[in-house]
Amino acid sequence: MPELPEVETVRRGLQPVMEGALLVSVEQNRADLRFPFPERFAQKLEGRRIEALGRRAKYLTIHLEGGLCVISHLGMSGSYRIELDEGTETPGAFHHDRSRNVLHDHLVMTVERRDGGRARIIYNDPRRFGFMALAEPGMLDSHPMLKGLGVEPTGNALSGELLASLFAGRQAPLKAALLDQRLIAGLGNIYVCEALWRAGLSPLRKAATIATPAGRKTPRAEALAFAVRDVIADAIAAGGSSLRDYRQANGALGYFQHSFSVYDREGAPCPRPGCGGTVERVVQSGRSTFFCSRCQR
DNA sequence: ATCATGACCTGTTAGC
DNA sequence: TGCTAACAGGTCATGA
Repeated sequence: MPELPEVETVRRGLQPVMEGALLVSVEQNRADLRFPFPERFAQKLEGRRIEALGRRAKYLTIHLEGGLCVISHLGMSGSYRIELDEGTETPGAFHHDRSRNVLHDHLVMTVERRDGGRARIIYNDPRRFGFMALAEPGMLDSHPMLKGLGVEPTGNALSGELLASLFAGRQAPLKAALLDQRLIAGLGNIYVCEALWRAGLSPLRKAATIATPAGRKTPRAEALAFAVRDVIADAIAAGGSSLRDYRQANGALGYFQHSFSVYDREGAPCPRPGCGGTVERVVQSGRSTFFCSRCQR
């Protein structure tokens, strides 16, 4: 489900409720998601204060007092929601979101904030492709889930030069190279399709062809680096994309899906002014690619 | 090493 | 209306 912009939106939504709050109780409703929960996961969390919420690529990181860190990946269908204690009138009663299938509420964290208010942070994941792990103090960056990740596609780190050096010599299609989390970490199917359209590059082109043989930048590499950063920034600003059941932690819908140029728009006219092409769908490494073969070369 | 494919799991939707 | 097949935001293990 969520790519980097959605995870970042989740992080920002949870932050005001979780940061500085005490984990009063943690209820784990099954032994595993995609992988087993860590040993004594709930017990290790209970009684700890949450210092900060972070994000690395598509991973959410919950930093606890003492240095222990929860690593959470949302897979395809994972989501968090917040149920606030109504407080004074009906203590212990939580606002309930009926749009969710409670069957798939796999983890419920009850927190107490410094003002005394309580909230429940609920992780729901029908397909259970998500997972959670724990990193001991100081071991976050070297954790097996995070250590192999490539550069964040936000900010200036992702330059044309870097992209060219990463893709030089690669025979895989540009689409596959952009999805490779060891090179760039955080892009998924939607934003790769959108970035390639913005850059005017074909997803079918070999990755190596945006670099010189020596791995130096080309105008294509520059355009692609810009397009990736740009589409990610736009998507974060829009609160991510809401397809099917994705929502922000506060229940609001993201709205970047209204800005899709090609993703899930097979048969629609290419939105590039003057192009006149039609959005096509092809399958690459088992996944749908949407693009315009007229203006993406 | 690099690349493509199938597997993991449930829910929704398109098509007959 | 009801059934079935295809498809879905991701990653990992496998085999060529």
